[in-house]
Amino acid sequence: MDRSNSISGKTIGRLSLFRRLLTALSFEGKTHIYSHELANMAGVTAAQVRRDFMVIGYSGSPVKGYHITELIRCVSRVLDDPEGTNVAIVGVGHLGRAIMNYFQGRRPKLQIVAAFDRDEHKVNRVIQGVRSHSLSALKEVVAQRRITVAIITVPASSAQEVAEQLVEAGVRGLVNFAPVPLRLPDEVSVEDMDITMSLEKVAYFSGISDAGKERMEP
Amino acid sequence: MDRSNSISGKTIGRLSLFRRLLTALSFEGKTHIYSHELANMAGVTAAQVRRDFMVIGYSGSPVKGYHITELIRCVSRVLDDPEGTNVAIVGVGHLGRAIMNYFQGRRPKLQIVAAFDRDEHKVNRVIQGVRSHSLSALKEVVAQRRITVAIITVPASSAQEVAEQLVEAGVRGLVNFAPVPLRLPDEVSVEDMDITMSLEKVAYFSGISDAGKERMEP
DNA sequence: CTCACAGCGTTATTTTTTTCACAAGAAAAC
DNA sequence: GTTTTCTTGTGAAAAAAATAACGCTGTGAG
Ligand SMILES: NC(=O)c1ccc[n+]([C@@H]2O[C@H](COP(=O)([O-])OP(=O)(O)OC[C@H]3O[C@@H](n4cnc5c(N)ncnc54)[C@H](O)[C@@H]3O)[C@@H](O)[C@H]2O)c1
Ligand SMILES: NC(=O)c1ccc[n+]([C@@H]2O[C@H](COP(=O)([O-])OP(=O)(O)OC[C@H]3O[C@@H](n4cnc5c(N)ncnc54)[C@H](O)[C@@H]3O)[C@@H](O)[C@H]2O)c1
Repeated sequence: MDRSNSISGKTIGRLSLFRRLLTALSFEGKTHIYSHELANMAGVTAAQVRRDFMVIGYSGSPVKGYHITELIRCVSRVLDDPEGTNVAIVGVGHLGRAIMNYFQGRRPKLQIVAAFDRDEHKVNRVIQGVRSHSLSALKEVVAQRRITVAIITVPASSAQEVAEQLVEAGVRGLVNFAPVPLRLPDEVSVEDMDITMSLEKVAYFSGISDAGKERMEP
Repeated sequence: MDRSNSISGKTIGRLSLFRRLLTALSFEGKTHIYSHELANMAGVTAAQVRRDFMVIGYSGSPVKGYHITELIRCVSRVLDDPEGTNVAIVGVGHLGRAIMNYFQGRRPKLQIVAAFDRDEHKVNRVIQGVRSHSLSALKEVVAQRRITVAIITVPASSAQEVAEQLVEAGVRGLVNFAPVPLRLPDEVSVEDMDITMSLEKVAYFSGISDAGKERMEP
């Protein structure tokens, strides 16, 4: 089971989503769910749901469907490091603070435990329960707090440099909000959150959907 | 050429990235580039770069490579609506303001022209040059400013409702920051920016990276 | 001049991801 | 007791995406 190797990124992403939906259902008192119900909620097909659960080795009952709390436990065994994962955030600007504000306490096994900024005015403060440090303390704090994942919210011009420092300090995964592709060793996994790209994508697809149509009412 | 239909979302996303990289190169005075150089910068393969440009019908020269400014123009002809695309943002909270602050003036053809919030304290103000309106004005303003794309930065509990109002008002594309999947008509294109999911993905892969091999983004 | 290169465009191949389709099993209906 | 009707799990098929392969074409070294 924890002999879990080679699950695709796509599947991991969906499992994360499924777990969130299942947790909400569990709160509402629901105990079982069918693949097509969950599929409908998540916006995917039922076959995909069944396949994803097959990948992690969870079986439901053809008569009752999936047992929600068991399923959550099973997904969590795949997604979560049992020790928990400590996360750092670098760049305590507008976006960095918004993320800290949003994220804290959301996932019990995934906690932001340190923030870093180059600006001396922003260090040695506690924001959302997270202490901010000077960049010069990065290596030490990352090691001390056993930080393995980091969120980058510095300006694009500093992102590569910051990423390298983080990797050098031992970080193995990054969520990058700066609009630049990071060049890092293959064993570091990076997820880019590029709002300009996303906007251009939806602008493109929203534009071609009414290729022949004209404008509606002014 | 403008008979451009059926370009995959993956390709559109890369084109957006390529354009950004090319624009930066152009500023530095570079005039030509080879596929493998751009590939290297973008973190993809050279074959992919050539393929993407083939899809949009741009040809380079085997001797000089691609002509950067021509290429930018060609990509822009695909990505940009010549009239420009007007964007709204709904939810003027921490994240909404961070995005306005970041995005304004970044893409000439893609402009945030209105903000909306339910909180009366946040309406009728001008933030980053963008006027914020009451939600009740949504339909009217969307029509008046010909807004076709919107960014959703309201709490998860309101996201579905807000999305429906936007679609009802005529919006065709959404970038959704709320951590809930939106259920909307197929012709509306939605891009989700889910930081919890991204963090769980990199946490997962950073955890198994020592054990086995796994590639993240295909 | 000739030849070896280097890089493009495109076709072919491989790999990855999604969807289809159906056996099997159990409740419910009759 | 039999049939009907739901599921799940999963092999097979299809679709989508990425990669490799190769012919073509100027270039520049010798
Ligand atoms: N993907 C998105 O949705 C999105 C949205 C907004 C902004 N962004 C990006 O996020 C980044 C931050 O945006 P913001 O609006 O918070 O900017 P900001 O200017 O408010 O904050 C940047 C912070 O980084 C700090 N910083 C600068 N250089 C640093 C370094 N080398 N090391 C450590 N800290 C450093 C600054 O002191 C500042 O506190 C930018 O790259 C921006 O492009 C992305
Ligand atoms: N993807 C990410 O990286 C990320 C990061 C942080 C937050 N988020 C999400 O973004 C959303 C906003 O986060 P935030 O930190 O800015 O929260 P916030 O509370 O600071 O802001 C929310 C804003 O939405 C307004 N609002 C509430 N209900 C509304 C409605 N029905 N119509 C219009 N406006 C309404 C509120 O008045 C407030 O101004 C949340 O859903 C959060 O989950 C996503």
